[in-house]
Amino acid sequence: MENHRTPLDAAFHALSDPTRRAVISRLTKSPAPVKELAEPFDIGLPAFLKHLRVLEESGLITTEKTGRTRTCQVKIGRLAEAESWLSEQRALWQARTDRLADYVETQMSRDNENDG
Amino acid sequence: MENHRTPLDAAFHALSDPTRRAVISRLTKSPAPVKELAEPFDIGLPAFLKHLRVLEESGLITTEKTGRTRTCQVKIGRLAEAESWLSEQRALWQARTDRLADYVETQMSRDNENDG
DNA sequence: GATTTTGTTTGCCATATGGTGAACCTTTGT
DNA sequence: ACAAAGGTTCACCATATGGCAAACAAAATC
Repeated sequence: MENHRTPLDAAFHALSDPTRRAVISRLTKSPAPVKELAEPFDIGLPAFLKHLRVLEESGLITTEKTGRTRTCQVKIGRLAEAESWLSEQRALWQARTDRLADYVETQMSRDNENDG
Repeated sequence: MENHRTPLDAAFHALSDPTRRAVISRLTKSPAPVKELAEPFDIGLPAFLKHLRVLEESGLITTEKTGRTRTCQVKIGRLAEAESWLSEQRALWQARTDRLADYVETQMSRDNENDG
């Protein structure tokens, strides 16, 4: 498997697959065993387990085996980190956009003064 | 290249690479030409252009060529979509966690009544 | 104790990813 | 006209990804 350098790399990579996003979506509602999670998807268990491992290694879920069933649940921290990164980027973009709007407005005022 | 089914697939995939996230981070501050964007990274231009194309095809940036230089800028919509998905998931998780806390609290009240 | 259920491991495969160097094309500067 | 700057395309390579089928384990059920 790929050597994902940072947690964000791994998290975004994990989220880039629709099957894995669907699993996360399902798990936000309640923890669930592997079989139930795999049921909606038209792939074999081995392939599905790979997805689960990607999710677990990315820190987006935790799993625990009791008896013969493995129960999975969302680990919200990693999800929040990804969200934070995005919101930070949007904030930076917004700040610049606002400054730009200010500048344009200032220029328009000056134009009006020069008109008068 | 991979056939990314949905915009979210493409966006998260694009964000899973540190080079590409760094480019986004840089571009939130202001638009920039390819050469300037590529400068901090220790890879060849061809490799860097591949990253840019991934970003552009994911809808996270737009690029426009004027003369011999290509200028890139963030397209905030796609970033916001990814953020929304994450925030939605966190909200669902939170809702369940709150219900759970309520339930536990209710049970504790009942226990106290039975004690009295 | 035999059978089902629920995972797990192992090989295997086709395709995608992320990098390289070399050649090439426009546009801009001298 | 020529050279340099800024991208772009091409052929190529190693590794990762996402899937499969088959064999295997361990727990729960009959």
